[in-house]
Amino acid sequence: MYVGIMQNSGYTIQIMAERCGMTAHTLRYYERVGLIQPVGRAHNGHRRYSDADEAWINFLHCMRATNMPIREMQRYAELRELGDSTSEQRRKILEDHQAAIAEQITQLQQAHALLMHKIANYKAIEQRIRIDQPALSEPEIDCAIESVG
Amino acid sequence: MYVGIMQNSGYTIQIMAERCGMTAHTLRYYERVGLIQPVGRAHNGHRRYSDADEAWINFLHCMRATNMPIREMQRYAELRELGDSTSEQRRKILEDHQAAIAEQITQLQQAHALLMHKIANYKAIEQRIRIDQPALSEPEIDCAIESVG
DNA sequence: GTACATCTTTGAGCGCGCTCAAAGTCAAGG
DNA sequence: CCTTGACTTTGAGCGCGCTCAAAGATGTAC
Repeated sequence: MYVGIMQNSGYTIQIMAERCGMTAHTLRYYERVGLIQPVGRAHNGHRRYSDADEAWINFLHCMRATNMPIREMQRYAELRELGDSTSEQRRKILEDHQAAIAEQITQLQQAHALLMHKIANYKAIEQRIRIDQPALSEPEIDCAIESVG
Repeated sequence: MYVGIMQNSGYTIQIMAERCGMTAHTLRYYERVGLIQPVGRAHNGHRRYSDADEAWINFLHCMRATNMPIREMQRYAELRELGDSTSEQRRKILEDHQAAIAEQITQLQQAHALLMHKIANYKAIEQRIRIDQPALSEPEIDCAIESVG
């Protein structure tokens, strides 16, 4: 039996899922694993999400979308429950993740540049085929990052 | 019994794994699922990787590192085996992946900016704690991407 | 000769992050 | 009253990408 706050106002789980770009399944899962604190309920036991919940869920979504592991998000969520005294630990988590993001961006940018080259190479090959000189086509260049950077 | 080319020169699987920043397990797995064509063997049946293999493996590594699914890499590898006539299809795959990379970069950059704000906010909270005015501390801001712009 | 390292194969197992199935509750509509 | 639909819970299942275990072959060192 649920003994928390009863509130018939707020977003339903479906609405919340749509607003945050995730599924109701995922919202329940996040609550189960402690990423979201037990949320308010309507008189019939159905979840009702507040705007504060939405802000937090959007934050979670943003962290997941940038490949923060669930475990680390759990750690962060736990610290958050403990209040301001955990500020430094939480900040460290965010700083670490920010660094991880920076690395990811670097990787992606290198790959993006590599693809520019390969795509240009394909266009050249197609052009050669188009003017009917297949005998002149070179072997494909499978250049890796280091041959680009 | 293997009946391919016997070559005692080339890189061993361990060396290749180190050079490409992956494990020998993964190299065998990639060969099993068709991402890598059957590679040369020494007289004792051990794999021997060539420089051309290395270039291709580095490319695979780069695509995986930027979240191209194995399935799509398989599709690309198959087309590659079919020669120049598949150039356009392969180019499309690369262009699609390049677009996916661009989207990822955007997401990551937004998250990076969001973390800048949140980290600054944490520093402010810590500063307030340090000068012993905990009563003035505001509730944490869990601002999401949209509140960052 | 015999240990040891390094490789081989095949199939199974695992960690992650959902995703779904089953069975049940409740409120509204016809 | 009965159906419909949106929700609830719990536990199981799944897709992905490895990762490993087991059993065996081979080459080198002592």
